[in-house]
Amino acid sequence: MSGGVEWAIHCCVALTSVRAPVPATRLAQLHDVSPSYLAKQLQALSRAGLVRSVQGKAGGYVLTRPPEDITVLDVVEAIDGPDPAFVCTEIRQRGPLALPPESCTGPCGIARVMAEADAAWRASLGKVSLADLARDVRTTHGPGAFTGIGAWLASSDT
Amino acid sequence: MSGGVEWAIHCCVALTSVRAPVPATRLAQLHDVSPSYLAKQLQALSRAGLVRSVQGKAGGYVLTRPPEDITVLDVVEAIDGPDPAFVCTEIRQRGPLALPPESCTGPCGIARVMAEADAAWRASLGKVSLADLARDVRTTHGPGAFTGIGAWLASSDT
DNA sequence: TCTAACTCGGATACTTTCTGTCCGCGAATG
DNA sequence: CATTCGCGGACAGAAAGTATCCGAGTTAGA
Repeated sequence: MSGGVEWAIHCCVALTSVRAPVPATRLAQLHDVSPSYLAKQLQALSRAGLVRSVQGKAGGYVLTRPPEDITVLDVVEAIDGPDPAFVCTEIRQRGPLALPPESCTGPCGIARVMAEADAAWRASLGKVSLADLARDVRTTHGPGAFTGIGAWLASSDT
Repeated sequence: MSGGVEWAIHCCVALTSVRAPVPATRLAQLHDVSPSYLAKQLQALSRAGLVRSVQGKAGGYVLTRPPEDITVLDVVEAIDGPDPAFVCTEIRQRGPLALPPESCTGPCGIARVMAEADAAWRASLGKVSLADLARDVRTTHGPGAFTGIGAWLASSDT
């Protein structure tokens, strides 16, 4: 899985604490990561419709939907793409003992198993929303930690 | 996911139909894939202990365990490695608002969600054995298709 | 209205992983 | 004991992932 997924999720959780646009540069220095590369991930989130980009002097990124309506799966698919990890190349129809096409109407057993595992993985990620993650931060590190992030993003401190 | 996983699983299912060693070259021409590259995958299976390599003139690969005791997860982990796809880099402990280490005893919420999804994925793959896949081939394409593979592997036909 | 500063967005190099290939070592057979 | 065959790890090429830069567009303020 792409490493930028972690950055993107952290940014989305951070965006939960504010309603004003936050520039990519500021999110980068909050997490101490490469601003240029983080910008690319945020562009992917924008293309997927999870965040809305606001240009101009006071521009930045804002969540398009309430945190309860954005799941971790949404973010992962926005960054890594919606395609499943496993792709069946129909090996059964190749080689000297290739099976006839009329015998291969549905996907092969291996592809079915992989698809089922992929569905279970996606279902697990789809159960958790950004609101759940934000709540977890509050209960684990105290309410002050979360509101502090929102205040810092809105301010101009270093 | 590595594309060679598909080849490896097909080979393991094919090995279910025989008890004598099968050379990598023969498995390659059965599936019409690169012999050199398939050899690499089989070496990984050998290191993982799923197959046993027999050298010499009548050498090849054999399954070390009965097909019921080898799951799809075993093969996937042998090829792609046992490490989970997501790795937490502890972003929460970086940047100007870094959380203190004493507040970060357990894994963060994001890592937990990812680990849970990964566990669900592995659990789904662990439920299916090579025997199940072989049975599926028999019921889908008829018993003759499967025994035909075993006969072809044992023979020297092209 | 005009200027100016700040933002995103896509096009551009570099690194790591994955894919594919090769030849040498060891073992079993006759 | 020589020969033949197959495995094993070491060697290039391709693809994806990682990191970066500068230009287009927009908004805020003078």
